Amino acid sequence: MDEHLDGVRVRFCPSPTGNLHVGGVRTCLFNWAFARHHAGAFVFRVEDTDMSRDTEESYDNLLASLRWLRLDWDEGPEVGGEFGPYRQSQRLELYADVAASLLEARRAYYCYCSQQELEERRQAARTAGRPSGYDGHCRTLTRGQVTAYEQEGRRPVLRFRMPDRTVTFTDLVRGDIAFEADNVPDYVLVRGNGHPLYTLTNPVDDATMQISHVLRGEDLLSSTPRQVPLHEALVDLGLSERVPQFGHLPFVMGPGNKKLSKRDPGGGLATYQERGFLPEGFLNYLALLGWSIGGDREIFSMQEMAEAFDISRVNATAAQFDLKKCEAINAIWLRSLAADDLADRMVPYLQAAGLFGDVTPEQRAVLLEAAPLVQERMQVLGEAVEMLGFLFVSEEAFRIDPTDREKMLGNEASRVVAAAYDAVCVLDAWTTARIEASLRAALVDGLGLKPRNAFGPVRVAITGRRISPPLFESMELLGRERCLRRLAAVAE
RNA sequence: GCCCCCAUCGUCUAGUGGCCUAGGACGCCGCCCUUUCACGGCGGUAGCACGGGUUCGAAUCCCGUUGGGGGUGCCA
Repeated sequence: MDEHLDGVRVRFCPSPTGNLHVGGVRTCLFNWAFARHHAGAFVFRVEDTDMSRDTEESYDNLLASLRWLRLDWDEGPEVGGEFGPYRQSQRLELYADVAASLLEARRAYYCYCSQQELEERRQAARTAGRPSGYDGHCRTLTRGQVTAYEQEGRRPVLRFRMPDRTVTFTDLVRGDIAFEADNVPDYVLVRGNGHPLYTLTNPVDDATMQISHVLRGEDLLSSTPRQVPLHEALVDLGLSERVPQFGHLPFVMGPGNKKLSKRDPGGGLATYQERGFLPEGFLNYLALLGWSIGGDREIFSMQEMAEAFDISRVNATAAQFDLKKCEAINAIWLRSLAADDLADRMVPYLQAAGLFGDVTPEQRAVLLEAAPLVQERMQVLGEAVEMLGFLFVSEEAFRIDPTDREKMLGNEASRVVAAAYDAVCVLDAWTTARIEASLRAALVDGLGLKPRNAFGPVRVAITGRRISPPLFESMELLGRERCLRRLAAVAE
């Protein structure tokens, strides 16, 4: 059921480590769609408290990625907002204050157990068939015990004191979920060195930023019974108004049904950008992983998605990323582009391949003509390089693909190309129609060749490849002089 | 070990007790179109994990089994 909700505030809160992974993009998309659907706020927060792994480069990359995807945020880096700052590294004082309040209110306590002691007791619990979480050893320490530990030089961690009751919550995609107290141990909020952990910073920010709905990956499902009581404690302390609702989105799996990690090939967003996926197409595909717009429809814009998005219709089942289908969806979007738009979008890929630098008016004119010829032959923009390279490469650098030369340009073929040369060199108008007419007359009618045998060698001579845009149009675009030169190079 | 989540064609999904001899898409296979490759058109392949219930009736509800995934950190 799609309810109407007021005051929706959701967030996307990645940590800046390496390039954004596709699961993260999907999470971001669903949060964005949920916010837009309910006319709420989409908050972008950066969780950069892991100083050993976070980099400024990753941070810049993160912002660039969301901009490229056109998933716009209402609050966050570069746009501000009344609950900022939106980088956790700039909120350390807040976490220290909250930690102190929790300690004072006895909702958290110092734990002096060493890592080795913890490990030993964990193992013991395991072999005894009991849950292996923290055993509450330091929950009730006497003054003397504390003093003794301090004198040993132990630096305590701060642990949250879990209530002794079953924690329940209603997951927006999975329904009612319950965890018994024994299975949800007291957990660490602040390290021995004083650094706050995700376990503290994430709920504190959600609370202080007044987040209403937390939509995140299902890997966080088992940490939710820890966070709900913390949120309740924050409410009790007057630091928060309410406990947010939670919804856990299914994983995006890689090939072989293994969780897609950002280090897997195809796990990061960057490779899709580099290959030339359109943001529209990529997001459209991702939207299909765990959600459907209804009916038999698969192609829709992000605006349409936002209008239709209903969190209760999100699947609980993990979905496998299928590159083939992602490409197919992207191809549909590619074909829907206007010619000038497509031409503009191909430019960076042609530039990256070194085919040209700044686009000259002549190059742009050619590109504009060429765009419709390749539009239905590409799945990703990167393919423009192979498809159109022959138009922009210099005659000095022009090469025929060795395999294609061998297959298509034997002795017989040289004579065919020679005949083609003779046929077109006398043309007074260099147009697609005239080129086609003269070649058909000379090769098909004249030499009695089947069209595929007639035009194949010519195609390879002109474009350098067996696979190319339509031949006659390509020849018109290439121009008489360059065509003749390439035909002559192959002809006997 | 303990806890949690999940289960419809190879893959993504539609399906919320009768409209299901289970629909669509991608992939794959055939045919048509055709100057290559594509696009497009037509047709085909293939699935409710298993076992018990509940019900007049179950892909749909309940329980169990099996299988998959995740968590169990002074990572996030």
